[in-house]
Amino acid sequence: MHGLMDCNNFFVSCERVFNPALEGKPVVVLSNNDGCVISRSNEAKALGIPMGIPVYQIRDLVRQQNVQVISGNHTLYLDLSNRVMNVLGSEVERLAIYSVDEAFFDVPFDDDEKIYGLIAPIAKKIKKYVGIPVSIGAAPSRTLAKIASHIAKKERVDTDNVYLLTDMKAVPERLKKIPVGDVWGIGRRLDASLKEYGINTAYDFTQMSRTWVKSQYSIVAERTQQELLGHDYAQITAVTESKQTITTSRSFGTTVRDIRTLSDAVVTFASNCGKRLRDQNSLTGMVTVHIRGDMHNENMPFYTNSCQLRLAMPTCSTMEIVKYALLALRSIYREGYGYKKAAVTLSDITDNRAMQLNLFEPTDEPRQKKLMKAIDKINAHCGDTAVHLLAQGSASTWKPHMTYRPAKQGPLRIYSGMTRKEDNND
DNA sequence: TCTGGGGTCCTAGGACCC
DNA sequence: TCTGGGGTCCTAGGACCC
Repeated sequence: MHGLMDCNNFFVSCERVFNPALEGKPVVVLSNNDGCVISRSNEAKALGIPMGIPVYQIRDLVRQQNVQVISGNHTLYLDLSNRVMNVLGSEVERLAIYSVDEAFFDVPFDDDEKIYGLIAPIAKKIKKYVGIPVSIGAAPSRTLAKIASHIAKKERVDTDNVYLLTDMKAVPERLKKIPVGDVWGIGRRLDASLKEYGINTAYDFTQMSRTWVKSQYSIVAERTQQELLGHDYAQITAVTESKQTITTSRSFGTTVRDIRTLSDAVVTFASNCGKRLRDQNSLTGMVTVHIRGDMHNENMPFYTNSCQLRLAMPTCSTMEIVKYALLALRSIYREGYGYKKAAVTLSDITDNRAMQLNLFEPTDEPRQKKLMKAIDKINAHCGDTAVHLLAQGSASTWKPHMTYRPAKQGPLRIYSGMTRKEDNND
């Protein structure tokens, strides 16, 4: 059996951990640059605020209903995510972190009572120790476990936030109530196509012939269908510890025109990528830089381009990465256009240890590695940009808007085994 | 004024090889 | 006039996820 833990309204819940006054109120958290709504409290959902809506489109509603609007703080969310995963990881086997607020794990029983005995205390424990409310589902496949946790979130809020979808005789009745587009793995396109065939619910989908699904759509759709029928398709893949691509991209707070400011942003993004590359102990063989104008401004000519460069040698040195990123940027930058976004992506990522066997290449790698290690260490202690490349100047006009951060944003307090209410007495 | 960021997997098609 | 068949590898782009 598979278990799935899912944090409820995760970013909003994080904000509430540090500001309990937000409890019971409609709250939304915004994406970078204060663009879109990316997390909503139940109260905000009840007001009809959809996921992903640009915030300016709900300005009236925000004012009328006194919706609390907060600029996202992803460092904070990652920290709380780690704490949630630590608690969960101490209770279950084979934890597979799927996203910042979700994780699958092994449930080594078939018996409902035993399963319940395992997972119900976990939800309580996470709430108690970290302050984040979570929902947990269990089922024979991951796709069904997702549905189970979804039911837990919607229907069990005031009880225990846990739901089991283990009895395959009872599953079809459940699936009849679930729109096919809500199933994990069925996106907008597939949903629209299925509806044309009169397939509206998850149950309808399970009734189609397997070969038809595969030939009409794909092997992915077929797998999803089989998972809904209770067949477990979770690959026994070892949990991939390292990313295969690493991207840093941001929309700018203002329109950027000059290459100096653009370079500043690209150096910052490349440095960020380099840090994350070293954190997972990898090397990159390919650097891509992407720049784009403003799609939404009809008064300005639109230009977008990208350039991918293969490195002479795989590296984890920020200086090497920056060097190639700037080369790439210069090759695609065009004067006379306005830019709203840039991105740096590292790909062709390999394990650092494989590289160290290559003794015969004349390279500066060992020295650069030591330097990077030292810089990372200093930055870990003194703040992320205590030591940075000079090219990453002080030109900050590209930096995104962050209008809705609470004024008081002190350093993270360390919680160790206390409940949230006690913590927030100060 | 104003529309996020970071991933994975699959597939089709081209280059190349024998 | 006419131009194989089968395979691998790589890449770009689409669909999907949170």
